[in-house]
Amino acid sequence: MEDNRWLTDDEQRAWRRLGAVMTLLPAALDTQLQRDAELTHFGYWVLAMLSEAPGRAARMSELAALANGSQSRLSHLISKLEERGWVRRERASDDGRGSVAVLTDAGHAKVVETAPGHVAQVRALLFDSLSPRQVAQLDEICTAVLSRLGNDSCLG
Amino acid sequence: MEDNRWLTDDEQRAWRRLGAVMTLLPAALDTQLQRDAELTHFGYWVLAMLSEAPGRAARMSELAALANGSQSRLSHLISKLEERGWVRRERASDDGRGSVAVLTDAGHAKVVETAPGHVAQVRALLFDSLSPRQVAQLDEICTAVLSRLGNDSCLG
DNA sequence: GACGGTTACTTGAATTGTCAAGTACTGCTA
DNA sequence: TAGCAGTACTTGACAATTCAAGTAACCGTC
Repeated sequence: MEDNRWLTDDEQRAWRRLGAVMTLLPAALDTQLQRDAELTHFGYWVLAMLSEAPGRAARMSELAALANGSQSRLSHLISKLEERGWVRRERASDDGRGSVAVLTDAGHAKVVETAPGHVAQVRALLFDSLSPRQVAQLDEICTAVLSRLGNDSCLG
Repeated sequence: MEDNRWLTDDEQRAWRRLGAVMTLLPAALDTQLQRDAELTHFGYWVLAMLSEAPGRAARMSELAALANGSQSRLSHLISKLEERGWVRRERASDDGRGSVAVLTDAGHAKVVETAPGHVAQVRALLFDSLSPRQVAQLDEICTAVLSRLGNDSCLG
């Protein structure tokens, strides 16, 4: 490791602020979802992904990639969501190793009920502060960063 | 709640990508720090803040604000860091309710030893992907968002 | 100078997330 | 078609985090 340059002042400032955003924004979203829907942000995201998936169903591994979580984390979560009656597991017909998570009607109703409040929160905390130009800049910045982070699922 | 506009396509795309960055970037930093220093990103951040504080010491509540964590979270963490000999608690001289976290020499050595690898990782994952112009844009975007998130500690 | 309300922090239980195996199936190779 | 590496997912133990009290000290008022 010979690349031990420190950060410039500009980089430091940006890094501190990005750190704060990465901590506080998810926390604020979690708070709202917990209060209004007894759901984690991750839990909501997974339900939302399922509700948009063809047949409201997806393979565990696909779903984990869509939600940027580990298979283990997803498996634990799906178990909880199953207990609450929002998701059901099925064995994959084409590959006996695989599981498919299927959104139940109750699960779909939960998403429909929860989405407006959550979207309002995202708007209030994020997009209401940004100009359309800044939204485009943010998108480009995130795209650039993601290319290094090894995630390709949402770069299309 | 009458503000139930959905997000525009541009906003959706940016939101998905920002979500991915907020999930994957801290995870990647945690992985490096865990592997090389057996430290959480939060744990490192707290030690780093202490090492820059006057007298390498800070009140618990100040430190919690600097690290964007709850007092409870910080209290638990400081207990662990105390066990490992990197931090020591003292009672505040001016206010008997307060505690002061003090970085020990061993703790300072730990920061000095850990920082270069961590900075290299931040560089590799974040700043190497961005132009100076984008760093400035990111800074402005984060500043705007933080003003709504109710955090003022790093807006100076 | 005692009381009530507030602030600063700590604690312990419950939840959530991670890590390291474990199980079950697939598909290649010979 | 038997064996074996690899894949898909699950599980259980552990660590980190949150949440809801709890403790102790401060401060303004009477």
